Amino acid sequence: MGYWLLKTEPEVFGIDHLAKRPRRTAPWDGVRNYQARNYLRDEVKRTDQAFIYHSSCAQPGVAGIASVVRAAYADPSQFERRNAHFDATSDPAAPRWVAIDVRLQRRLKRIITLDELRAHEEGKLLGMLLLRRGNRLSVTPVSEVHWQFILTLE
DNA sequence: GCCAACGTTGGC
DNA sequence: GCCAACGTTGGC
Repeated sequence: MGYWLLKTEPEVFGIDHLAKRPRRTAPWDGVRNYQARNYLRDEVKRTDQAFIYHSSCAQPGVAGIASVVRAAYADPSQFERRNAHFDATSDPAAPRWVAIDVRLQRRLKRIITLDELRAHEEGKLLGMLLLRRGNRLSVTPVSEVHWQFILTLE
């Protein structure tokens, strides 16, 4: 079982949006960074678990848990001319970007804030990629130990 | 809105 | 292949 952290801006597409989708399921698309794409394409498996993390907002932190219900497939938005994530240089015969589908399992009882995570940066969460200085990746792996510890903070 | 950090682009 | 310029991310 793999564990992941998926960043999203709640004003664009956050946990509230996911909760309102049919079957609480939606594509996780629009990823346009190669390293994040490689995780999605090569390592994220169906049934893996993911923290939904809110960024660029008043209270950055982990908001909920989703499960991966579909592994990587070509992200349709790269070919949609009017889409913000349109990529004119991506070849339909060899699509550059991938999406996965995720289903909301549950919200956390409360947001576990970035501040709280940072409080354990030198301890239980040592080495967590999200906390690494300058990290901007929107898809990062989470170790099982870190995953379990974060849930004890809830 | 600021700005540090990092990724991407493109001239050479 | 180098690296300066530029764009994006994201906390604050």
